Amino acid sequence: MSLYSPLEDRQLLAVDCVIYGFDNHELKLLLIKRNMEPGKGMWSLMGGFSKQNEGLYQAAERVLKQLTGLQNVYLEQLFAYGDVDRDPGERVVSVAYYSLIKIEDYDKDLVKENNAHWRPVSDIPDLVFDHREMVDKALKRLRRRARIQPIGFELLPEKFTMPQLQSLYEAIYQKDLDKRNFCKKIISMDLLDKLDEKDKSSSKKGAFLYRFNPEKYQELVSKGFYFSVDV
Amino acid sequence: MSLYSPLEDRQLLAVDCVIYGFDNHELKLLLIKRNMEPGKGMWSLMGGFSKQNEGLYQAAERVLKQLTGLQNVYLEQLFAYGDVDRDPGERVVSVAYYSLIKIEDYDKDLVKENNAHWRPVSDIPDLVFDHREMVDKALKRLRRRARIQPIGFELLPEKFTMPQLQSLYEAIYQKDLDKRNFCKKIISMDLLDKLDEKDKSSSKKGAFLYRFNPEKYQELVSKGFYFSVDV
DNA sequence: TATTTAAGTGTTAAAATTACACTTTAGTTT
DNA sequence: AAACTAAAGTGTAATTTTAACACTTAAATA
Repeated sequence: MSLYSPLEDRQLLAVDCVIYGFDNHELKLLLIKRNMEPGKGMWSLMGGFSKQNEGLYQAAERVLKQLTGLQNVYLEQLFAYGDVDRDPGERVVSVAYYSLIKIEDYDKDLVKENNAHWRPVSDIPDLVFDHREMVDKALKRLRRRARIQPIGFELLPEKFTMPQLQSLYEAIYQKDLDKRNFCKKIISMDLLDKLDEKDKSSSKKGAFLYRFNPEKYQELVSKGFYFSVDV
Repeated sequence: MSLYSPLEDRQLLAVDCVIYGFDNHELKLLLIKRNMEPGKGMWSLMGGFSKQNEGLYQAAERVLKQLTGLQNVYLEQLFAYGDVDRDPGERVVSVAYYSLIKIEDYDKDLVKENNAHWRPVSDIPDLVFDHREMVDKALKRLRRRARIQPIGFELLPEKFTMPQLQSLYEAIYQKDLDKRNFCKKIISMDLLDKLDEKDKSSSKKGAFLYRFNPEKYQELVSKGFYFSVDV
């Protein structure tokens, strides 16, 4: 028996995931073309109901894994959407999360099964319910976060080049950056290990590969360091 | 009948409010000394259950009004807390909100009825459940927001002096600020109307009163202006 | 009228940000 | 093998922003 409140106050709780990827040119979202009601045929975020015996964050992890096969990736709560009529089916409160994944890593079969597709953030189709609001808020959040926390690396492969990193920031902020200033700033923070390898996929000369060093970052943070990229 | 999911997936949803006030010296929170179970005798945030026919934000507004009598004040969603065992009574997901109120305005009788008290943020007692987490996150959020959005004014009377405003920022960031630099920066943003009145309550000379001008702010924002205070 | 107390005000030095263009590398073409 | 191409890599100077700092003013009170 409940300590609290009658059955009629109990509500359906869902989680929805805004999933970001970066293909070296554009920032993209993984969206579902729904083949179930409500909103059949429309685009939506991947979502699912939150279970009684599972934390909200765990529910988001489960939903993310269901679609991408990925675990232990960047996943952060965005906002709880609780307007009475947000879902035309019935009252559902949805907690949105956003995730940053390495676009090479996801499970192609699962994505196909779920009828999901990568869509550039600059060209998001109409979405069901209030999912467009979620997407807009997620983009604002990413833009706020990415300049003050080293989360951009979550969208890049383990090893990446300076031009790749710059192009990621340019994609996030839709703004051209000066490569000298950008590189200077990034290098000066001393968070990256420069490798002896080059990536030659995008130029004859090749570009040196770098790797984000989380230990260095933690070390610096404990000394009062604040990550910051000028955009 | 439900389109969706069985009854056993329905959950209790609550809202909790972190309520800030500023008494010209300290930043304070309005906390409840609970006289009901669970956690009877302990301190907690003011909260309540979210109803089926009421949006989350409306639930937070209702709870805030229940305790303070106030409506149409600054109220923003903080975070949804959804760990399975966060409430020892039973599974309850709680969406925390934080509010900034003018400390003169609240309804003293309601506060007394609810057994609530103002406590300085520098001296928060032990709190029930995960309310301490909520409080900590709220303070971080306030600190992040107050330097980039003109929300400090929500904690001050309609008319306030420059020293009052400075003292508010000093209370939020627990840091002494240089009054010349502070004043210069605030004035330079051109968001305040300087009145011909002085407040003499804290000095013989008296200090000029100012008023935040939201229209000016909106006007500037539409031209690409970003509020910012150095702390 | 002398004293007290908080309000009010400007300048200079340091640091951070922005603007800007040529050289290097190595594969490809002639 | 020499010339060409295309992206990577690199430094300096000007500007803007931030930080540091101390005396004068106003008005009530003694």
